[in-house]
Amino acid sequence: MLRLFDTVHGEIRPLVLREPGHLSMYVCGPTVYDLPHLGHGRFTLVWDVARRWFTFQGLTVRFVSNITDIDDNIIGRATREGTTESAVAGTYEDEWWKAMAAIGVARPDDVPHATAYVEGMVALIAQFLADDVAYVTSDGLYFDVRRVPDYGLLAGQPLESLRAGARIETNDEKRSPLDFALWKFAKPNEPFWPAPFGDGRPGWHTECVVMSLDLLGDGFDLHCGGFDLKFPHHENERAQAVAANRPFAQHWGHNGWVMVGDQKMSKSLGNFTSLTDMLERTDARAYRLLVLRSHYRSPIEVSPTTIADAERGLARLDALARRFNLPALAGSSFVRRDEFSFAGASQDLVNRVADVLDDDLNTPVAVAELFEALSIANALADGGDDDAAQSLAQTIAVLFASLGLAVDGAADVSDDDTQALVDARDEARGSKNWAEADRLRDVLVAEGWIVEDSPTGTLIRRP
RNA sequence: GGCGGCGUGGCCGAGCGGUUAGGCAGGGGCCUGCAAAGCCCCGUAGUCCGGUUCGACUCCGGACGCCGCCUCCA
Repeated sequence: MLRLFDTVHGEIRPLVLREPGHLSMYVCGPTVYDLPHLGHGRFTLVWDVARRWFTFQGLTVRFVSNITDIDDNIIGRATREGTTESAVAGTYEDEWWKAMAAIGVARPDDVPHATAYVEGMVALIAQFLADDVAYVTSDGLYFDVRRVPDYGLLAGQPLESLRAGARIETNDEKRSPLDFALWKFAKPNEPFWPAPFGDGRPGWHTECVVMSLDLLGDGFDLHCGGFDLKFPHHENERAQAVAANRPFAQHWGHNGWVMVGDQKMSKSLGNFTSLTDMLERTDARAYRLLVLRSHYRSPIEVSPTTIADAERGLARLDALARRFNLPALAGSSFVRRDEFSFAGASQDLVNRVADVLDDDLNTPVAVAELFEALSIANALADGGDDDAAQSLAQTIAVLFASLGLAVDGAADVSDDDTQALVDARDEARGSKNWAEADRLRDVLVAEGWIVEDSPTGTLIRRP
């Protein structure tokens, strides 16, 4: 039984599926107007891990995540750069998928684009207008939040107290400060779509409700995103579904953010590191391991120190993979529990890991279990119990793969000259010519290799 | 102002009312021709003040500090 924290109820609850064995989940995706930053990396990793784990446990998961390809920021960038909105969106969507591939985040089953759903949004807004849930102002159409009696459910507070805290309102045409734009009328030279109530473009909150319901249907299972989307974005999606009389997400999941020092990383604070930059100097798997080592609802500290820490841990996993010749299992495809058979200590490990992951995706405890098992596997091999060690090591690789982390025991390729040095060193060692063997090792080290002795001779790899 | 979260050892980061989290870094040892990798052992905790309890890092209350949402934001 899978359990997951649900924001509406504020507690961990069973994930009740609309259709047993099938999980429908929607994750709010990026607005493509700039390079993805570490915060995007975190939310995509968190929900990729969830998707993979649910799949491992036997569920058929339909994973939908959108691309917002029309928005004020995109228009702003296109104007500044003298190009078109679709060019900006195209450029940064490409960057997005490149970064996703690099961190091993699997492609969603469906990737709806906002611009492909405008017709559906127009229809919904027209219905709101007819029902007097929407109203027209000089710059667009707004949603009247007072028409939704339980507005504020996801925020955990009623409309009145939200309103009390609302900051200075610049638009006094709005009926309530919390009313949000459904549709923005096009200003000169802005892109627009035709609509009976005036040409323009959709507001951000409307696209996700239309796309999620269109692809996943009424009452889909799980809707996810960063904590900062809880309110107002997710609340506004939900409010529209309520107003449209459509059952919406049954379970809401929100992940914690990336901290820089003691501040949230965000675009508006300007304190972000782009994912693209980080990947240039880090093994992407280290970021996944870093994410796995804290709970998905907690903030994580991403700094050169914490990344280096994760890289060292990763090196131990790779050393295990080398020692036991483990296959790299994770990648674009998923692993499933029923593809493997486990016994003895391996079965116990799977059970322990499954217990904690099934309970609100407790990845830090799962990782702790796996590192403990890693020591045991090495100790078994040191003691000559090769079969037990191999089985346990294999299971560790499978379980990490179930979370999308590929252990990598592959030797780094070297050229013929390097191989000649390796061969010469083995020869020198064979004849106990230690001085020559050490000299050759120094040469290899000077060329940037890590040199290790093994029963089969000299092994070299890159740091 | 409203709502929510957090404060753990040098750093990161969990669980748990009493029994080892885990990782990284550090110290000692084993293995190794020497290293590396690996294994074993070790230390340093729970912001502060009260309360409940036989016993609290873990529950309750308070204080202090920090963060976030209420505005675009993953």
